[in-house]
Amino acid sequence: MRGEGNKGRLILDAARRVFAATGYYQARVEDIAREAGVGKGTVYEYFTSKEELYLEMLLEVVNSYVAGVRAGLEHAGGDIREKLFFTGRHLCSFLTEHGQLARMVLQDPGPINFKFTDHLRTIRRKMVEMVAALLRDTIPGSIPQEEAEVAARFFLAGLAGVVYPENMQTLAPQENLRTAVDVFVQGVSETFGRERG
Amino acid sequence: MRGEGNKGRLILDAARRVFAATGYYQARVEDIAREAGVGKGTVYEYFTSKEELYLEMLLEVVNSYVAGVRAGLEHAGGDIREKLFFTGRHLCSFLTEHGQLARMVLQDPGPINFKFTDHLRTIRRKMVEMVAALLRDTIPGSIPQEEAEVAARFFLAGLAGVVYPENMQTLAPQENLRTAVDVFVQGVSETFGRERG
Amino acid sequence: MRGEGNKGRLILDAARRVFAATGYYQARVEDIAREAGVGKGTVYEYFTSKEELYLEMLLEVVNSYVAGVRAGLEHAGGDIREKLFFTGRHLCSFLTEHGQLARMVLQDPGPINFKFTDHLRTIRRKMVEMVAALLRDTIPGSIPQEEAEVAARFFLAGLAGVVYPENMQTLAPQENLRTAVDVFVQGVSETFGRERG
Amino acid sequence: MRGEGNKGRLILDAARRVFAATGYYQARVEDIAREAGVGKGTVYEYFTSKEELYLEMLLEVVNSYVAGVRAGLEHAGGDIREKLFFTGRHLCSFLTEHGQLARMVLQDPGPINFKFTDHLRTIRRKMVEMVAALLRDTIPGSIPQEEAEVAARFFLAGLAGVVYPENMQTLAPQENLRTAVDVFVQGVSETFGRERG
DNA sequence: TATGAATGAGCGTTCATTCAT
DNA sequence: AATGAATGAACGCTCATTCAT
Repeated sequence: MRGEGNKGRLILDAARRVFAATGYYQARVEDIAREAGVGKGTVYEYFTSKEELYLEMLLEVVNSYVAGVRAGLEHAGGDIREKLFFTGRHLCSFLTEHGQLARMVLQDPGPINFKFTDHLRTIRRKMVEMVAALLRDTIPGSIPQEEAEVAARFFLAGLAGVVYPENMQTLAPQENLRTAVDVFVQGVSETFGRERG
Repeated sequence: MRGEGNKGRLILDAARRVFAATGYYQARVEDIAREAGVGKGTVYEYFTSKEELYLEMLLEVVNSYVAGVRAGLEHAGGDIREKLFFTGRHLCSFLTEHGQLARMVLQDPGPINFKFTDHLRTIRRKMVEMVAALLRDTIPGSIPQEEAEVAARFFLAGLAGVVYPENMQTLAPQENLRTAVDVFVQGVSETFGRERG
Repeated sequence: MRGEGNKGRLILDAARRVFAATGYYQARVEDIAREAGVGKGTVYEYFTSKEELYLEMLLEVVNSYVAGVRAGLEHAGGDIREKLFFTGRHLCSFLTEHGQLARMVLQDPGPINFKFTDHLRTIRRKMVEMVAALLRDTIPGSIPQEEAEVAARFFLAGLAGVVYPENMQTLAPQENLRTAVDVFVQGVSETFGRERG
Repeated sequence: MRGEGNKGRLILDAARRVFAATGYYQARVEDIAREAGVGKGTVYEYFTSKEELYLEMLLEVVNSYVAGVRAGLEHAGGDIREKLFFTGRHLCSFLTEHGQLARMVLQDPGPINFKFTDHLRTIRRKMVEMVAALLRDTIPGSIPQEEAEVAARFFLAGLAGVVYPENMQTLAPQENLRTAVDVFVQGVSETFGRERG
């Protein structure tokens, strides 16, 4: 993005909505421009290409995701259950808000985003480490680093399955989250909190 | 697909490889034809459109996924750990083999596949029910149906996070799987196997 | 056409129906083959190309048209009115039967048929001459050759306007024909049958 | 057509020339664009499809035809011969200018133009009525409406046969026209101007 | 001889990008 | 800076023609 003017902001927001609604290839630059209320050419004043616009937009989304997870994990005064629950809460609203885009962030972004893959990998790894650290710091007993990371991956990916919008019809998402967090924390505690057989 | 002749098979296989490598929109019909070793027009002798080819290919992939999960869950003579472990093994090789496509199956297929969404939803639900039934039948204590399903979702989605190829550099995938299954089974047992606080 | 076997006949007939129904470009060789009850490749055993098939078919149609007009004009025992009336009757059924094709014959065949244009021109000229001869032989008074030909052209083209299927809703075509022939014969008689002012 | 800007005009004119020269199916959109001196994509800025472009172009041609016929029939101060003569003059230059297209207008447009058929039918009917009215208003004696229309059809179609460019080598077109109009007017006068036998 | 599976040239259309205003 | 008219590369699909059987 060239400047941080008002127009650039409008375009990024419009891009997020349009890309989220239809995916990268279905979205036309003209649609985004119209959604932003600017001319088609203006998009190219702020971004060098459709791809760059997409990547910049995705970066913002990813950053907001990371910030949310971090906020959840650092949720002041909570025990581990509370922290993980808040993390899930964030994930839930993130999925609700960003739909299609969220999938790209949580999983691989697909081949569209080769240039983004490394960054996403880094992001995911950082979050895994955060959760792993939480587990090792909080759960009684000593959890090997690698196994803590496996558990963290399991948790973060599992959360997405639980809070997926399509799954939230029978139970309130809160209830789903409580259950998942309980199972996970219990499981980690039991598995690593005592001598393992 | 028109017939089950040799060419149709070649084209489907080529389509799987090309779509997996580049995604739906990037894949050109001509690429698929070349990969299959046939002419461009031949593709249209067997499939009415690029979209139909894609959907038909995806259906095969989904079916192989379901068959593998089912085989894992019914793994003869194993206890629940063993069954879930084998399920994870299948998932692991599935992800390794089908790359990009696997994501579409495991998560939402995105807007390309609107026509497929319902089928995928059904598939995922069926698998959740299978895992939930296994939990209720195997874990001592009584687990409410809805919570069993939440746990099942958590497990299936979590597995994918653990066995993702990109995550399999430090630990052997087998080890990752063992850990995740242990955590999960312990967690469910502890959470539902006794009075819940 | 290579031989005069049964298949060749079937294909020509099918070609006439299909071309008449949809026009040259819309007709697919496969449609014609199916209509003829033969394989697609067989068409190419009898005709070297779609275009050749079309031209041979059109030649047949043109010949039958010419034969009909000639038969009408030579209608034994009739006076000029009767002869022209029978000519019109033939034209009428020709238009009804061959629809789209008839237009190509009566008017220019268009650029599709460059190779045919000369032949069609010859055909039309021949018919003009036949009618012109009839006029000069039958109408009292002396009609200059060139003006007889103009009148003949006027008559042949005018007929088509009168017997066009779309125009045959109010009056029986017979009545239309009678009127047109009357007007024409009266006109020629009056114009050329006496001293012209 | 989107606007009435310069480019749209250029494209329509180019389309008329190219379609007239080669017919609908042979004409490539790229040819039309080149003929108009614009890029291929520009055509689609002004017309939604090749078909729409064709139809819009044809509409213009038809309108100019109708206007010319009307002008001829209303030719101030002329008697009926003069009016019909001027109508023929217009038809003649129309055929000369628009070649292949003219045929589509004068006769059925063929299956390409299904959507246009109704409009063309209406146009032709309107012109038949105009000529029929002229006959009934001008020729002494009472001509039944239906027979006046038949005569009008005969005249309009016959004219085309007379003024066809290919026929204009021996006699000056003017002469042809005079002859045809004379024959026709004499014919109608004699046939309807007195008691009919 | 007869067939239809296989082919690829050809074309209509889309849309990211450019550039004159 | 802002615009949108103009552009043409790219691609899905059709169908006349070929050829192995």
